[in-house]
Amino acid sequence: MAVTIKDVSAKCGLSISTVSKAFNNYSDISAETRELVHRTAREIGYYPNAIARTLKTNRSYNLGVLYSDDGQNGLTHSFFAQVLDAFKSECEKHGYDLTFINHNVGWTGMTYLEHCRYRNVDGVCLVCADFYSTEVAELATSDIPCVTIDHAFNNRSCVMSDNLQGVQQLVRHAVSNGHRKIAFVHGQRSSVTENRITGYYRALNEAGIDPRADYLVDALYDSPTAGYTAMNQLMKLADPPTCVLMPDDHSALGALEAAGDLHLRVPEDVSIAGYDGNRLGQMLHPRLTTVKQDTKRMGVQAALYLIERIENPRTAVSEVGMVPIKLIPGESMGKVKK
Amino acid sequence: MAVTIKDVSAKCGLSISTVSKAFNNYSDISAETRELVHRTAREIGYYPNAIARTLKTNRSYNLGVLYSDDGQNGLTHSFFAQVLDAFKSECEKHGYDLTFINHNVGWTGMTYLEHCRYRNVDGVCLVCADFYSTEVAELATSDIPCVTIDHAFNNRSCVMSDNLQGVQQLVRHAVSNGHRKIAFVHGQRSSVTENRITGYYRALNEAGIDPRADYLVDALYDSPTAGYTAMNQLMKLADPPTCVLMPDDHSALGALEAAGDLHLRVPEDVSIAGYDGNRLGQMLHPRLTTVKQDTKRMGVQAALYLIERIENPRTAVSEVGMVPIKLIPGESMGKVKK
DNA sequence: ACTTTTTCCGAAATCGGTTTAGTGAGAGCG
DNA sequence: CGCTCTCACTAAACCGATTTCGGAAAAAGT
Repeated sequence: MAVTIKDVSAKCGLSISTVSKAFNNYSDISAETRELVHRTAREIGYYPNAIARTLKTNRSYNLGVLYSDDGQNGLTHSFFAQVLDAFKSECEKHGYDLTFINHNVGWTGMTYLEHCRYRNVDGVCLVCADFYSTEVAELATSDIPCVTIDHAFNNRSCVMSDNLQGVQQLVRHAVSNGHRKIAFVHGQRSSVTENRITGYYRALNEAGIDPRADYLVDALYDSPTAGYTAMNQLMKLADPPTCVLMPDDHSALGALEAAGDLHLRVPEDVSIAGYDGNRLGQMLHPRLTTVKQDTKRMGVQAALYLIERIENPRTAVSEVGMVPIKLIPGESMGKVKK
Repeated sequence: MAVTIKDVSAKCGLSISTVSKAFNNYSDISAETRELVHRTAREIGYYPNAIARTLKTNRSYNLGVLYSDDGQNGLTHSFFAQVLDAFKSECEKHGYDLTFINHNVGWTGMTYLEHCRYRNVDGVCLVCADFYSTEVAELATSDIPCVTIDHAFNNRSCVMSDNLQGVQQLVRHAVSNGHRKIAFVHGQRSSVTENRITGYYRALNEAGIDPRADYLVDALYDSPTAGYTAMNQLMKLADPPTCVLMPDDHSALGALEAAGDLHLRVPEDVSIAGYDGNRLGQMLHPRLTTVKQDTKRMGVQAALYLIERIENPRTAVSEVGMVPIKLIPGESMGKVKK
């Protein structure tokens, strides 16, 4: 069925070795022979089989992508989907394919690491995973080249969105609009969340505002309903905040809904901000004040780090790339009423 | 580094063949031996290498996924992302991994089909692709098992969302609310679009309404700006429609925006419907009337068709699965003013 | 003319498995 | 006891490439 190197060698009247060498640009092949080989290969539609090549060279030109199985937020989550999309394009540009890594391939209970070895991936990108699980840590700290998104492992490359700056700028923006009672609703425990909380405290401190425990609310990412609940809770405080920062744009939608149900106008009665800069937030009225993460740059950067590691294992160093964010002011954040 | 079959055979004092057979449940291996092999394999952490196995058996347990490179709507598009997510889960359940197929791996200008052969995928799922391109057609009609989403190729399995019913039900819903002037804004040419237009005409016919050419507007999928433009155009007609069906929820957002800018209230002055049933549509006020596609079922069904084809090539027949949709009424569609 | 070097190519081992064909030991049988 | 049959296992070919090592022929040097 498929055309193999043998067909080329037969058609050229050359040995298999010679054909292989011609394809891999060995120096001990004459220009004419090389040309002949390439020509006939094109004629009969030959291209080396990746499987056979991988077996011998131990280089698959295939990268693993860890995209949390469990968790409801898989491919559906727009932030991760965008990062992955950019990562994918950049990898393809360099000749690498992408295969999903998971830990329940059929019957066998392979770990992530085992799955990577099983498929001989050259490297792996942890896009969206439970970074606190031992299995993920095992993979990240293995000898397989690895890059992570938004969570740093010791001595491994990582691309981070500047979450600290993101929240800090949001708070500054709020303060510049006269807000002093600023609440922060955050998502699940993660390094992203930690950085954002730090940014929150830092900006409050900078503005000389004392943080209040009841203004820091534990909620979920990407959950309008959790956002609704959190907003409700905040607004029912004896001394409610005048500005609420939500974990993301979807959650902010829930908050807007809650405000509506409480007959609070946004931004006249209360200001709300999201995070992510989804298109939808810009279609709302009021337009959502939010922070745009540079997902494209994150994905591309991750690909470059990983490929560098793979292709220059000796000289490549692990890097932590901090990708800047951009504050997007919208009408959902208003000046505070006197 | 990696532990191979040799290590197991050495540790057991058995030949390589025996170990392999024990793993593949050959009948000419005694129960004790089989047990011994599995036990030691577990001890030293052995699992057969997929690459080596593939080379010999020509079965990779790897499926290709075609997810349009070009087109801006890649992984980002929520409908496709959801289908892919379900497809992925189901495949993993059956022991298959997923690799993205594209046509610009590095320098080489491989076609989709060549890429599939290059990676030895057992089958391929065309999720989101330009079905009218010759390259895609070449792949779909090749000897590689194939399943498509929302576009049927002769004698190939396919999973379709019932788009005809979807639009038909929307129109019926509009009619039942007293609308007679119903416009349909549709996305790019595709089999999905064709079916929807047919559903539109059919429902109009059913209600005894004469279709009007100026009520059928050519726009784009997933484009709020195109939606905005289309809505604007419709509302400026001498005799504007009272109800507008948009290509999808995102486009509907654009239409809502346009209505707002024209100081038209929804649904009092004009009714608007979306398509897809995104979460966001349900968070809007007014809640968007829309059609929910069963993306999960589509993905799972596609996986089952494909795997059936792969594992029972002789008996499997090509099937076209029609997945039902669900109308989701919302406040964006109101009773027509007298 | 003879040695040395360079150029170009091929034989064969190898990667880690699967599978076919065969083999030796013991059981069953007359 | 000798024969055949099973049973349980192994040797070896093979999948499609890459790569090391070596060798023949041509070119260069003396």
